[in-house]
Amino acid sequence: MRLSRKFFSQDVLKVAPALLGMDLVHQFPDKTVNRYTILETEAYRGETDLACHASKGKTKRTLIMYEPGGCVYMYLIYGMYWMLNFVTGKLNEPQAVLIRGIKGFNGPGKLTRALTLNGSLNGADLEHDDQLWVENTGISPAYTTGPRIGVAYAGEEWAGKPWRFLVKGAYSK
DNA sequence: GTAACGATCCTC
DNA sequence: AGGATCGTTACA
Repeated sequence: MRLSRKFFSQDVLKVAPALLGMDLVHQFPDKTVNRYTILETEAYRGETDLACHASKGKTKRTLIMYEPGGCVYMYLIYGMYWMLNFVTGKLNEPQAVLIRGIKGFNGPGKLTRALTLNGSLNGADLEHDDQLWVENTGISPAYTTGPRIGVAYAGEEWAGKPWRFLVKGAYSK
C-alpha cells in the first residue's frame, strides 16, 4: 500500500527508521515497474540542525523542505550526483530523509544514477506521482544507528547525532 | 559581479 | 590520496 502524506507528516526521527524495509517503487513512462527495499536512511531535522540545508534558512533550494511531508527533494552534490530525499514533518518544519541505500545499490549517488532520477523530480508528490512512490511492506527489520556521513562541517554536536539508520546485515550479504 | 564549497564516487 | 564537476551560497 502506497504511503500517504499523513505518514510523511510525522517527525523525521520517526519516519526515517520506519522507512527501512519498505519498498521504493519506480515506474518508467512505459509502465515498467521496479521495486527496491530501502536499507539505509538519514534524518535531517530543522533549521537548528547545522547539517541540514535548511539551517541556512529559506532559500530557493530549501523552500521545498518547508512544505508538509510527502514531497520529493532532489539536489545535486559535487556537480555530479543527485541525492534523493523525502520531505517530512508539518508545514514550516523543514525536515527531510536522505535515501542512502536500497537493495542492490549502496550509496545515495549510485541509487539515483541507477534509477535515472534527477532534478526534474524535485517537488513531486509521493502520494500521487506516477514515477516514484513508497509502499508499506509490513516488514520492520532490525536496524542499527550511527552518525551521519559527510557532515563533519556541522560540528561535533550535530555531526555526532545518531541519525543514520541502517538495516542490520545490509552490507554483509 | 566573484569565489568557495560540498548529505559522493571512482581511480590511482 | 586526489580528481571530477557545477549549482548554491556567501560576500563584496
